[in-house]
Amino acid sequence: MALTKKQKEVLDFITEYVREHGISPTQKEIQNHFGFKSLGSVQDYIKYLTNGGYLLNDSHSVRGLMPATVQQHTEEIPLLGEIAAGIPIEAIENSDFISVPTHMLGKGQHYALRVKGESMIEEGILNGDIAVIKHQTQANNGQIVVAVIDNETTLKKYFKKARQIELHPANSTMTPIIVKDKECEIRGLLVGLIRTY
Amino acid sequence: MALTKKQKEVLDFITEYVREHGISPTQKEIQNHFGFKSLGSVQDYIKYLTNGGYLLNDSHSVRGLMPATVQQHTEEIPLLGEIAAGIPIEAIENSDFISVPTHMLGKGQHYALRVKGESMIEEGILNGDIAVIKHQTQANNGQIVVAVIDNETTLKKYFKKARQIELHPANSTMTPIIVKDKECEIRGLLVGLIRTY
DNA sequence: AACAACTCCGTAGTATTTCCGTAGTTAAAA
DNA sequence: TTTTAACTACGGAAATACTACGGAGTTGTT
Repeated sequence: MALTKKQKEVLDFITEYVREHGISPTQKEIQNHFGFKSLGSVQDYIKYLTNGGYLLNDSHSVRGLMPATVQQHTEEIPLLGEIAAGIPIEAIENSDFISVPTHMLGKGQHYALRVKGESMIEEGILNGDIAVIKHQTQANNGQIVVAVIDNETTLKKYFKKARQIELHPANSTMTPIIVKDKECEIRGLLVGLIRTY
Repeated sequence: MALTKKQKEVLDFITEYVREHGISPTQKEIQNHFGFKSLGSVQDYIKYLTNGGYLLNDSHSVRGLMPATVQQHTEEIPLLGEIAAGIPIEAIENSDFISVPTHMLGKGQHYALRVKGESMIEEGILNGDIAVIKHQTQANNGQIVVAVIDNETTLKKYFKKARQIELHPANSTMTPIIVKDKECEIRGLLVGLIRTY
């Protein structure tokens, strides 16, 4: 069942109101916003939207409207531990969760790691920052990845060359790590960063 | 079950009180805060909120109220525009919203700005990053602030000296801005950073 | 043209919310 | 134990908010 333009406007108004105020508008507020002379008009829209499943109406309760599609703007992902700490990711059991804005997340599995050390400082990634990682085992040149080498987890820029893989730190005092294909396992791709002061 | 405006105000008051003091307010404190002439009014609210599952009431115990914290892990704050773009913040009307993890936010009003330029690159703040700002007009030395100078909004490190205010960029190719007290207006303090790759 | 769906109005009726006051119970303090 | 502070339990009254329902104009479809 499709919505008409006006019906969508009403639904949007309610949704927006709820998002801003945390509670639904009264029918009278809807009436005033759209300039209706009668509450009946509002009732009709509520009836349509409710029947169509776009709106939930807790009958007889004041401010009892609720948009059925509560848009999720954030998502909880596991904070698996610290990176560049020499601990394989899987080893960490006590997983906290952290909420991140969904616009950071695409498809697939995501997790977070707290950055340890200064190795990516020239990319604006500081000690203590939280890195949001998308789980994947492949990467393109130049991307920042989570990689495991010799049982150590590390965050570096990835470059695949003809005979070797290079993991570049973004810190001029440090040198790239160069390994054979087999010795480097990619665990994920950096997709976001969260810092708190 | 939905909350009315007043019910939400009462719940918010209790929640805020608990967050500040660590213990719940007495019913009398609630009564005074809202100016009720009768404790019965407070009781009614407690009854509604408890029935709706918004509040836990350890019956017959003093200060026994507890918000059934539907823990908000994120909050929506307005994304007011770009910083260091020469546009006074207030001028921007079309305010988007962005959700940020609540652990970034303390008390007070917050908003977000998209960082433009490289002036804070050595602090790990890159072009395009979203800066989460707490609104305030004072700052301590060394803090990163949003300041307005000559109608330009900018993000810099703040240092107050005896006769002048210095705003330091974190970029060795740029020089500090030095102005008299009156010419610099602080608009907020950097409390968080969000980056998407 | 006939029909259905949508939009809007107005009135009357019902339910809920809000607030008050008084009396009683429980828990902590003196 | 006595006292005091804090919480609980009604009942009632006014204000506010919601529901029901009938009707009328408009638009689009068959």
